Amino acid sequence: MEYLEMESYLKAIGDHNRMLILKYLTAESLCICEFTELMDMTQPAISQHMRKLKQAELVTEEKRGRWTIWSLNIRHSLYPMLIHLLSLLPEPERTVETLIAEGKKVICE
Amino acid sequence: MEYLEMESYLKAIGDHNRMLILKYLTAESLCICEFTELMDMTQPAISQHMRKLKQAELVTEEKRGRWTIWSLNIRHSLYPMLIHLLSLLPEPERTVETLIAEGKKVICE
DNA sequence: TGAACTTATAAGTGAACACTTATATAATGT
DNA sequence: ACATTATATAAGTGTTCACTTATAAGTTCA
Repeated sequence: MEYLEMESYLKAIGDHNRMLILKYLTAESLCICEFTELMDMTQPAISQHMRKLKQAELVTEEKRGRWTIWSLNIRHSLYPMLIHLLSLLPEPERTVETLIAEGKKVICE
Repeated sequence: MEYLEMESYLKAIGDHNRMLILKYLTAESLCICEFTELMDMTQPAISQHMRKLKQAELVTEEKRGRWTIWSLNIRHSLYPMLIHLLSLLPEPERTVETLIAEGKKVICE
């Protein structure tokens, strides 16, 4: 891997909000509107973070109806390292279970 | 490890010139003036990169006479991951052997 | 068709970044 | 003391970054 490619990769991960997004994605795939509920961020902010993560090939997207469902790109060569790195971070306060309890979990179909 | 701490760490690594500095340091400790010979960067630029790396506790410094000798901080909890990450990067074109051949290797004593 | 909903994009803003040149600080050797 | 050497810091600059608000684009369903 070249230096500039590694730089792009590390810069994509190296933001606390994107790390939190990635942490959520280790548990399950989610859509933008769920992130906005989980993370106290505006929808455009989330969208722009997803674009960054996508450009670095850290995540993949799947359009389903009006939703875009985001997943970790398990095919990336540095995926195992990413998982290890994320395992060192604490679980977020708001979880997908919180969403379910509040009736805000979206079934995208 | 907290999210903001991980962010500082990744941001410190996430620059191609600092990755090159770290790559050099995996082989041996070096002083600023050697980096300026190896890397086609000005001395203040190198100094400022070292300060960043030091703040993130990726490197340690040892003053010896007029030189400051920099080393990887092998005590950092993420040191093994750093080594793995750097192992994925190609060896630099200019090496310490090049310096020796040119008579520019400094013996700091 | 049109309203509601989800997401993406555009434009603007203040802060951080990676450099530059100039200068200060500190140790060495004559 | 003075010149040389090695490094650190200061100030300035153009670029990138992470947001904001506003709006556009696309889907669903009445």
